[in-house]
Amino acid sequence: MVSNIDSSQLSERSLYLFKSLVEHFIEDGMPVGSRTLARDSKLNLSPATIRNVMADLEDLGLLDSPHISAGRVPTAKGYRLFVDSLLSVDDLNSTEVDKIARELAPKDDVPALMQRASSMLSDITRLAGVVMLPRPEQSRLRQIEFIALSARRILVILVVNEREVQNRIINTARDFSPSELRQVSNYLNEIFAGKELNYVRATILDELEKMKEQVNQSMQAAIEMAQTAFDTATAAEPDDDLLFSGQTNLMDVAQLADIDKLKKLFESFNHKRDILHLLEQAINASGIQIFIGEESGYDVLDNYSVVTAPYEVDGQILGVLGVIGPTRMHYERVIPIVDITARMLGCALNTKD
Amino acid sequence: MVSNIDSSQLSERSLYLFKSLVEHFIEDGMPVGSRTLARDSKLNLSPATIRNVMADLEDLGLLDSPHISAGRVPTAKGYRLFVDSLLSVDDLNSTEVDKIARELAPKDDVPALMQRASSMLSDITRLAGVVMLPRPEQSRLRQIEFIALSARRILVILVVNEREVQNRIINTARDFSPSELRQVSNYLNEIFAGKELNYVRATILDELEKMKEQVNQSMQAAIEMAQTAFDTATAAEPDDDLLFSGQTNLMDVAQLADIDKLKKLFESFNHKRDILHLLEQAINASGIQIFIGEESGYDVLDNYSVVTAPYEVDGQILGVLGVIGPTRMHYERVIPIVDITARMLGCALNTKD
DNA sequence: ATTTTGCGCTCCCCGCTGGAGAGTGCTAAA
DNA sequence: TTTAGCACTCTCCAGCGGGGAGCGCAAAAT
Repeated sequence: MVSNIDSSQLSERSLYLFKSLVEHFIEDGMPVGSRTLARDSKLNLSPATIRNVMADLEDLGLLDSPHISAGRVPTAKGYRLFVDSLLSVDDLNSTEVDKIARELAPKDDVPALMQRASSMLSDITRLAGVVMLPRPEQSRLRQIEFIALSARRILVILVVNEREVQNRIINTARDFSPSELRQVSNYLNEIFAGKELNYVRATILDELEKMKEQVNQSMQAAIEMAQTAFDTATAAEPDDDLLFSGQTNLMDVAQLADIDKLKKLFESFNHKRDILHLLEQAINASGIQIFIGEESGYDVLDNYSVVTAPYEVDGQILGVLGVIGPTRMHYERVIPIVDITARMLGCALNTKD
Repeated sequence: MVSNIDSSQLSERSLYLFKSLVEHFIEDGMPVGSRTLARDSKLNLSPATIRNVMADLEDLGLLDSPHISAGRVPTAKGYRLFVDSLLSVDDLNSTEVDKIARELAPKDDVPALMQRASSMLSDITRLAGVVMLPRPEQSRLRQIEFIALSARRILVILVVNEREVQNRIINTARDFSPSELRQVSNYLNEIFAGKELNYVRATILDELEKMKEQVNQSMQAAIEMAQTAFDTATAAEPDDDLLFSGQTNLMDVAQLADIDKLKKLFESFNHKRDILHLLEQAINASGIQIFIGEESGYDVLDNYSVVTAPYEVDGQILGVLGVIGPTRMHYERVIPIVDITARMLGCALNTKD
């Protein structure tokens, strides 16, 4: 990327005018001319002076004009300067905070919670919301139980990460008695509780080898059976890890010509790949992250921005959530909403009484 | 609805011309004039004659003209006549049949299969696909188990209908010992196994009353606890029973003015309610069902048609699938695709052991 | 040195006009 | 019953011109 502009490189006045211009443009989406800016800014300057300033800002690559006799429009670089140095973030209305808190009360299971987080983001911002599910790499086995459904059909229950429950039904080669099943689950709980699922899956065979002589043969068969349960269990569907909502909000302002672009964006929501990569970039940089337009490297996002924040429990980052909208979104409102939602989601996931 | 037109009420020639007109309009979406129709139809008629015929057809409510000097366009009633009596359905290309068969090979679990059916429908037709999941009306409780996760947190496991497993975590007012939990589950399994979930939920309180003196007090508390499990459990998520895909396909032809309508349609995909009701109508009428435009009673579907077919196993209808697209879709292609997909989905569900 | 005024210029937008094209309905002739 | 002829309606588009917004530049003002 070409050199970004540092706010110290510009005069107070230029920055002020630039900021007003961006705010103005965000407000009504039309190129802003010197006249309007002269009228609306408190500085008593003539349009001509402002024109000079604007010409400078254009030279710096912060502004652009659609054609020679239109007003100016912020470039991606301009937005970058704006959000990094100029933006004054709103305080959130307390009723909104309440609403978020209420929606994210940890009343039910994790997927539903995530879904609510996503749709809440889109509801409040009137843009598209996205939530990356907690990465299953960090899935720690808490407890495993077996329930006999019938001869040779066994229900395996994995409790993962305190709240999450996975079920698998497996068919076995021979019958297992309830006491056998209890033995196996006791044994597995003892050695694997607290371990990562992937680790369990990888080492369960080794363990089996190690204790070949220690336990009786029926146990061995049982543990082999348990292994198949882990094999299927850990294969968590890897395309179900992004939850979008409110995509239709993006159709509101869509210019007629934009519809093609919007279609491409929607398709990228479906394939998930691009957006997923983008969010993965955000997972490490803690705190609010803002991707502006094509700057992100994904040209489906041309003219769209993504505001993200990671959510964490005990300082451990679990995933990322955020909002997707036109570059000219109200960052000063969106940013605190994304921020607080991430925090509250972390809290909701934390309360593991 | 106003009287539909029976094909016997019209002359051979009128029908032929009407059919060509509809086909023509479906092909390129522009009002069809007498001139074009005269040129393209094999009958050697002058435009004037055709104009007379068209005027008659308009009087019958089969055609409409956008303005006085444009060609004619089929009305909903016109499409109805077209699909009911005039349509000659394509034979499916065998490579397409193969593709469908391959995609719907019963290689994995039911939800994934349904998802594939939906996206396949949208891929092949280049329209939006929708699949209604099998309705769980007959939810019979098979087995209930409790697992203590920690003091005062209990995992409730409901096995329903042989294959389906539901989990709920509930927080309890006091501790329960493993043996207490086992007692409760034994008791509940004894009296409720094989009963419908709704029945269980409705009568569990009565049962509790009945045996107040028979069992000790700790049991009572335990059963009260179990009741809350049923309350949440039976509230099976009723919004997760439609799978859409390929919505973006509908953005292809979208006229500029249509974008607002399209947004409403997309929103109805999200709320699911309307579409769900529509598909429920189709569940009883066995065989292909076609809803045309606002005729369906849902005005979000104005200018859109829905082609549905129920899928069944052993003569038992499990659900409905279909395709949503503009009224001017290629019915002769879409219908056999929907038809065969429904059949093959039935097969795939059948061969699951 | 900075700001303002004044001026000429560019470009978009909008409304008007007029002609071409498509299509219709009607009537009279075949 | 069909066709030919004709007047009429309506859309679409291109061209034109004025008004307006906005710009840059240069000279004057502060």
